[in-house]
Amino acid sequence: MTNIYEIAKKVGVSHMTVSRAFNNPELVGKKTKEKIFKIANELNYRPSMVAISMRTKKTYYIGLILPDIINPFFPEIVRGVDDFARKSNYNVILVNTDNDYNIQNSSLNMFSNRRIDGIILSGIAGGKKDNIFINEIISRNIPVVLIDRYIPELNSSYVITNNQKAAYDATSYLIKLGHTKIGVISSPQKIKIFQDRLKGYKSALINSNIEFNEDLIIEGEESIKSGYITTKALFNRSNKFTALFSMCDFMAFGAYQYCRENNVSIPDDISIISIDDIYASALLTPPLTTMAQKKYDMGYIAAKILIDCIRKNKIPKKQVILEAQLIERLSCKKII
Amino acid sequence: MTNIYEIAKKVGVSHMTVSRAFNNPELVGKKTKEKIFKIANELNYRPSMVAISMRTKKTYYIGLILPDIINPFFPEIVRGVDDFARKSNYNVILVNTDNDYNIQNSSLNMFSNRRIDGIILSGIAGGKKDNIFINEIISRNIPVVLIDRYIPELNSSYVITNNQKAAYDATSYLIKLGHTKIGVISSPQKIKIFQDRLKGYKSALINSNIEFNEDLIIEGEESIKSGYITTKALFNRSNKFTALFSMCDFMAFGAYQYCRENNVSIPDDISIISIDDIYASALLTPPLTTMAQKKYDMGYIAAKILIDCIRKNKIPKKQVILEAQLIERLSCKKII
DNA sequence: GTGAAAGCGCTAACAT
DNA sequence: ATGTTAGCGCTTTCAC
Repeated sequence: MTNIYEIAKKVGVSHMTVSRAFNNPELVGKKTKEKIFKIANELNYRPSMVAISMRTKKTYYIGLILPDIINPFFPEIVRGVDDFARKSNYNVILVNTDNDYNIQNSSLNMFSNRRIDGIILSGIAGGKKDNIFINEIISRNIPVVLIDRYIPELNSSYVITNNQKAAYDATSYLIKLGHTKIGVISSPQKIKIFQDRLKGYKSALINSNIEFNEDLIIEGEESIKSGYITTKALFNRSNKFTALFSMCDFMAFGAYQYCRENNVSIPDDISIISIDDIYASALLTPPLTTMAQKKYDMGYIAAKILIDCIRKNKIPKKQVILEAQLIERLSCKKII
Repeated sequence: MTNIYEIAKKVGVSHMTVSRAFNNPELVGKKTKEKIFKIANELNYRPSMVAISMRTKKTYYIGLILPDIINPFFPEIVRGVDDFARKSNYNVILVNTDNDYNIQNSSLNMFSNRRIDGIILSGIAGGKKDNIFINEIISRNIPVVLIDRYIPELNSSYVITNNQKAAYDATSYLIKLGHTKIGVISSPQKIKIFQDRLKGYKSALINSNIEFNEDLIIEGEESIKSGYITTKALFNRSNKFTALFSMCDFMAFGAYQYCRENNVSIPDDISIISIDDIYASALLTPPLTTMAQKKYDMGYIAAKILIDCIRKNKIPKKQVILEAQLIERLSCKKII
């Protein structure tokens, strides 16, 4: 591959003039510049980012760690990150950890070796291991922005949804439709954002003087299958409910599946609301009413914060909270 | 960040001994080696991939170009690529082109600058621009493997589904259920793989002595919206059909939407079969019967072919065709 | 089993 | 407006 020395030789200048022609064109004579560009073009010159990185200690790479690219929540985040990064001449190295801590940890070493400029980390499982992992990143002086999930004590950067408000709005919507017995299929409560969602649910009840009933809550995982199982378990309890608040669309899908199999009509027998709005939600029968998270924006903003900080050479400490938006479809019904 | 010189100084050897300890440990004395590893560990040494790339001309990066990461067809491919790449110590740089040729072209220049070792290219729109693009990659001596789409004349590597067979099997399945009037909502016929699918449809008809009727075919795009529009248009034609063959799940989703809005019952009034099997297909009411493509395998195999060739320093020329598999759900019904 | 020298392709710093 | 020198952190080659 041709380099600046080759061009320099052909044009009859030093390699520095060639370098300047590309990086500080105002310092190079017009005629020389033209010659250089012409020859560079002929030789198909491509400046080596590897050499530039070597010299400048900047790679213009950011690492993006995701737990599960198959979950349709994440591809939109990827797009947001990728769009802003590309605009800013950065590139994204994607790692799909499959919720495996070994992969996550080894990806950090890989990122260190590759001297990437910063990390966007999404989808923490909850628990001490996450704190250790994030602290390890920070102790290596790698700028990092968390996305979707956060850990308040760590005081790092993050971009998340206003989860409490989203759950509050979802629950209030059901209450407005006349529901007072509202079941909850909950995502893991060890994860902070799901605690926030439960808080939002409770405060909506309090706000309408509805008594909180522990028996209406059941906890599972963020999967379709778990949505199915928890819904079934909730129905098998003695308590009655007219509506269901699902903490994520995937679990709501499982609830749909249970209802279909057991001839429970949505929304005639039961209203369902959720949080996420992944694209399949609109395709269900009936289309799912849900609180839409701004997934693309999350990725875009996280990339913006990260790259801004990289450029200013400082540790990111910005915390952004995005509002979810009610998408009314057909899964909820007014009752008397 | 610490480098081999620092370690060498602390241990009291030359930097070359340190380098060897990591790369050719059998050439280094046991005691020396132990000391080196101990110090390296203490200093948190991370070998610079940038410097290694500089010297060896290998970056251990592969570029993955996708048209649309939001389309759930692609995340599974990403996982396949990423899994094999990680195992082989390669990393994936993802570019989401959004079907924009400008982004695609500039990503190629970026890949050249970054001296990536190879490219996996997916989702060609069809038309001359693709040939130009692929030829440009080849002329730059960058190993490339196509995925999902291919261009026969180019004789490059690819991993695709046996599209003709998949369409043949889907159509034959409908015929076996008693259908003879089978409408087709087709993806763009300028794209080779969709031509193949149409061929498969026709040959299944021929095989059962059913007359081919041009009026039962309608062409659209690969989107939910287009599935809706084409289905509507097909119903508005005078011809009658009892079953619908959709060339991709996204279009089938649009067909579902049209049927729901117009009280056409699936599968009682019309049977629908498709090709893809993206995860939402199982969630629809009724769950969609479709020919599952091996998406993960596609990515995995493409990465394998590419990395094998990179290692052997030769241009990939392997062509892999994967069989699709019928997933029987509830969208098709036997008729008299 | 270990070391010295050169060089990968650039840019920063200084010189003219 | 242009050139010279050194060095980023490694590996390759040759030497002992």
